[in-house]
Amino acid sequence: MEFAFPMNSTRPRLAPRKLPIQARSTHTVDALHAAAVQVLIREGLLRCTTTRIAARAGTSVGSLYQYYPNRDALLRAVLERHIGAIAAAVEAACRRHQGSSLAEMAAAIVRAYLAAKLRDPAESRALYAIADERDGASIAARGRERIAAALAEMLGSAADAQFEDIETVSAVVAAVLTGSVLIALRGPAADGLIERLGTELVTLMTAYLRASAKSNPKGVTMPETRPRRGRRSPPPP
Amino acid sequence: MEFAFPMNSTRPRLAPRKLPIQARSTHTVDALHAAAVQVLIREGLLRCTTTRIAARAGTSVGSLYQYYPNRDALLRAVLERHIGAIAAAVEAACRRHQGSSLAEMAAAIVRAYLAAKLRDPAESRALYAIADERDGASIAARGRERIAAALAEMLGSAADAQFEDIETVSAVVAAVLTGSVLIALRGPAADGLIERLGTELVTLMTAYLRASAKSNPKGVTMPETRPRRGRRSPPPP
Amino acid sequence: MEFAFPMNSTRPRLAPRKLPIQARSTHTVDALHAAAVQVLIREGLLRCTTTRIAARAGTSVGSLYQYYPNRDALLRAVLERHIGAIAAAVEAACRRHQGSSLAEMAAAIVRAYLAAKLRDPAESRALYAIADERDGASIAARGRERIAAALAEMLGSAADAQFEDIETVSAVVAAVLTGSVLIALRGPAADGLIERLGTELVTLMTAYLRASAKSNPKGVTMPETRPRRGRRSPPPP
Amino acid sequence: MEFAFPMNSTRPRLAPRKLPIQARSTHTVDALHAAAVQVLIREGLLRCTTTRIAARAGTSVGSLYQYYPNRDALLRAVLERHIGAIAAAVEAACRRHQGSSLAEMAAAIVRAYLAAKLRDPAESRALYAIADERDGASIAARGRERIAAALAEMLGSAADAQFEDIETVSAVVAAVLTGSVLIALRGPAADGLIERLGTELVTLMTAYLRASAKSNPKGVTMPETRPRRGRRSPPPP
DNA sequence: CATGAATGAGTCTTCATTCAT
DNA sequence: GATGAATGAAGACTCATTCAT
Repeated sequence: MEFAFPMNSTRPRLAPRKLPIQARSTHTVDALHAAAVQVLIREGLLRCTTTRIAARAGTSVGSLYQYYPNRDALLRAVLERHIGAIAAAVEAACRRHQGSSLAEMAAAIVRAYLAAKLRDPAESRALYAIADERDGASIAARGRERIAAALAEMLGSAADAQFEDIETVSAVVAAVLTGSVLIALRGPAADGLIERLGTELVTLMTAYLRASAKSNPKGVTMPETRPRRGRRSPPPP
Repeated sequence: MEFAFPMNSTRPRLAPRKLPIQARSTHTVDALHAAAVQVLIREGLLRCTTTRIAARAGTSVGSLYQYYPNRDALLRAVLERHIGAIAAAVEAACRRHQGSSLAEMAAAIVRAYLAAKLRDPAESRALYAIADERDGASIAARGRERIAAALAEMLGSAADAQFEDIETVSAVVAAVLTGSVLIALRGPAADGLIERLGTELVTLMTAYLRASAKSNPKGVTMPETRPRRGRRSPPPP
Repeated sequence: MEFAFPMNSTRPRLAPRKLPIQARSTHTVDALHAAAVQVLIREGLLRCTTTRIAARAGTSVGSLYQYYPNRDALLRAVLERHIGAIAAAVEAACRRHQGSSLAEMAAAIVRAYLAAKLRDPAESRALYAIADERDGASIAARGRERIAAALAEMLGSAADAQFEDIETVSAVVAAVLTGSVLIALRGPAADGLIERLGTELVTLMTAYLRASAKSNPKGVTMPETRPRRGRRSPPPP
Repeated sequence: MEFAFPMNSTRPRLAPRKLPIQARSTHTVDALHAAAVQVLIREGLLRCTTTRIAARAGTSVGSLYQYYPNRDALLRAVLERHIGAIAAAVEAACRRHQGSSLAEMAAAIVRAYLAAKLRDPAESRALYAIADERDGASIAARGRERIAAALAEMLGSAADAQFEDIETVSAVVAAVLTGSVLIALRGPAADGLIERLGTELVTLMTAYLRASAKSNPKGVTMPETRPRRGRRSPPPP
């Protein structure tokens, strides 16, 4: 990969011929990611071998090693991409809800996180396995830190509350959200916890945030107890 | 069990012949459990091999297979014992708090669960790895079901609340408790989430239970909104 | 085993006390033999382990090693007993048919061998597996030699024939009988070769013996050319 | 196969890319076959382990498993190749002797089978061991069926005989030929049965075929009763 | 004498990684 | 750059045999 364009500098703009290679690279990488996830789902972490991944991706082991120094690097990359996407989704939601009420915020992050995590439940479920490997935990932790940071900033802007220890509250919200969904996704699908979790977590988060809030800083009446699904309601004229 | 025949020496060659054998057996089994946990802690699930476990236990692979049909059976047994102990601790706490207030109940189960889980944090942390293996998840799920069932019974007896859907509330409490502690234990010890989690989870659970309660059944004024940071505040005069 | 009664001569008839031991010994040995055969049938040679044999025999490995120095010795003993029984049956038949006609002899030995071998077809089939082990072949060979020797003596007494090379003929008859039955027993039961083999081998052996006989020594007319399918027809008046 | 592209050098980078791979493959597979046979001969079935086979073949266990899913598959392949060759030899002989006399046919198949089986006596001897393993018997049976089928067709074309139950006769001939040679090869080389078996089996088969033939269909006088010891005797004047 | 737990060498098999083509 | 055959260390598991009880 490092020498893919040895002549690059000498022929600045003449060779779109080289682009396909670039494209192929990203294509291969994407294929490897997707393949890794599929193999992980179908075969489990132990049988998620380089050969199988390469085969499912339609390449060879050799090519896999062209892009990743070893198996764990690939798996780590897959996990990072997944967790990055989740974190980004939550960050976006947090940004969109700056200045909202606690209830709206609670609803927003629960919805955002669940939506991201349940886009492909099988994938999410399978990736938990990687998170147990040495470095997986730290990747997951990094993701949670991003979420907590975004939460902290959002909560700081709450229209109807102020917090003494916003860091702790954010970290707890992140841990509870993250952890309970993990439990629900990993557990036997039969108990249907995941479905009920959406509503319950909104209640739970709202209640927790309110309980943790210093006070109602602006004397605003709390609008609603059960924040509903739907975009933010427009500010009253 | 060892003293089933205290008069052993006077009756030289009778039934007790089998006892020393069982004593040896129990010893070996215990050693294997302990060794499995230690290897799991020190080396991780992947390097937690039969050879290493046997070596750390001071026996041979052969002996391991005398007591367990395969590696996974041993690990499962270790996990089962651990989770069984946790579940038992929570069940006991739930029994002790029949008829208490929601706030007391919340505090009780959080304390009980954390105490059990933090008795040996390294062990708890390490055992999460097993829960990812195929059958580990179901063992964990079974433990959570025991917890949820105990919670349901306790909550049904609450002095100051009634619930519409006690099953869901219990399941959610179990998932949140279980999941958030998992996250905290697994994450980098540096962030010290575990310490703060005790207090926060009490706030959170109290708030959630109140928010989920149908109504104040006996017209009792809810005593306090924020029982956090420090023990419960004295009852209002 | 050889010294079970070292004091035998000195205490001629006083100690039936020792008999139970003897009895138990033979009983255990018999049980081990039977168990070995059963395990061999049910599990195959590879899974025919000392532990399994002892278990099926209702004893312990330790006891097994009281009677046999190692696994192979037991297996060899089992094979020897089986082959000895077969050889004895054939020897008896040969003795019974001294002076008979070739046709009668042929029928007799085929019948005797098949009867012995098919008394317990599963056992016979299973024991072929042992015969492949180093020493098994020589045990089988010894059995065949006994058969060949008995045949030679019987053939030498034939009423209606004389042989130039009786050793060769006997050895060939033994090999053909032994070998074809082996093939039939080992092959897929579906083809039903075993059933037809009885009749055919009589024809075949009769024909071979006649073809190998030097001449009709006493001017006796050969009674029948095809003694097959059905019992021998009575001699024409 | 190696020379499928003799002009290889002129067309540098095309389809043949896969050929050298196959060449290597074939080489490895052949080496494994040969090694398996040698180890089987030298060490016996029990000590014929994957490691030893790979070592003798000059490769690694890994390579063995690249071509065979497990040890038994390799051994089965070896046995199949051997038995296939034998069967083919007999089939060819049968085809060559369509329309011959029974005596010629008998001589032909005995000669063909023995020649094939004795090309490498040690190999033949060793391979009998595989035939005892579960699937080995069915492979051997399949070989015998091919032989029996070829025999049936040949016998149907006999110039001097007709058969009532040609299937049975063929099956018996196959079993007797196969079985007696097995016995002779497996037995102690000392008794020299194999050498004499050639002549004897011709006598035996001829006698059996004649005895089994319905009648002399064309009124031809049976030329000779004893073609044994030495080549055929001169026709009677 | 009987028992059966302990032993550990030895089997099969898998898989990350390399490297010749 | 791509390929996939080769490698061999390492893992799970079995079993004959011993020996303390």
